[in-house]
Amino acid sequence: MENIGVRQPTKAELEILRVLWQEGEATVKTINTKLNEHKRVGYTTTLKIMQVMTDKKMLERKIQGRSHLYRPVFKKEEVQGLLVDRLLESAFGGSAKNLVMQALGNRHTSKQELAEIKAFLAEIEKES
Amino acid sequence: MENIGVRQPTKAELEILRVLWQEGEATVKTINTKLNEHKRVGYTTTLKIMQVMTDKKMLERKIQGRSHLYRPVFKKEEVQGLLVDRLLESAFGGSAKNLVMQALGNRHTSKQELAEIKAFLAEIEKES
DNA sequence: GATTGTTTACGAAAATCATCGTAAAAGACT
DNA sequence: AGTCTTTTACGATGATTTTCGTAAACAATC
Repeated sequence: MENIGVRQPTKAELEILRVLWQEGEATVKTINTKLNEHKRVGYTTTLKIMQVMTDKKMLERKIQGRSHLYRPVFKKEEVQGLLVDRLLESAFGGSAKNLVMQALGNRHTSKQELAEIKAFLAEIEKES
Repeated sequence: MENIGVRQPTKAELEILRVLWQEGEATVKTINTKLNEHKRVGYTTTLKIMQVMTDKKMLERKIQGRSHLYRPVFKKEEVQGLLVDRLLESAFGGSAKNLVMQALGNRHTSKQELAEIKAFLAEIEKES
């Protein structure tokens, strides 16, 4: 379809993206160190995935000294939106309502968050 | 590696599950015919995936005449819940609020649906 | 009982993903 | 120059997913 634009990241790619969204830009070493706070993964594994992501145009890089500085091409919200769209189509028959109910129904959500969601709903209703 | 409980279905598996959730139970032929309304896929391809799903305990089957009648082991809501959980953890840092806002923000949602979501929110708030 | 049509069984190929070993490049340090 | 360390490049391997060709089982019909 629209090959120009966001591509669906794999699980490992998404983990790298999450670090990059937080850091803005980073070296392989930084990313790999962060990833290893949660799970063991080899340096060259992280490097390889980031090289693949660069080939896929999900990341860009520039040379800094003798290492590369990577940064994400797409904003967090763009990718999240894509992932939600995919889930919506593939598992919820396109019904945002059902997805929202699943998301809220099966886990605890704080009063604070519920209030923010209500406010957001009010926003949407105003617009339409 | 044994599976206790619900397992994450692949893309192709999910398509089959969606038909089965609708039909209750069905033969390979029925499923394959349904799938081919939307995309071309060979009969033995569908059969193979369903056999794999049966090995994974995602489907059960019984013999009917000389064909097999398949049915899903897990309810739609269970699997949807799992998928939402995975997405929540992998892409939204566990924040249901962010996921909900993505789901509602980037697409049109009917007044009807918004009203139902509001009602659902009220339910949740009452419970807590 | 031979042929035909439908269905399941088996296995293999192709594609994608994840992981890592090894080599090469390059700067830093004697 | 030679050695050490850090980093990237390349290629291989294994796992999983998706797809399908071919064969076997079996019932219905000629």
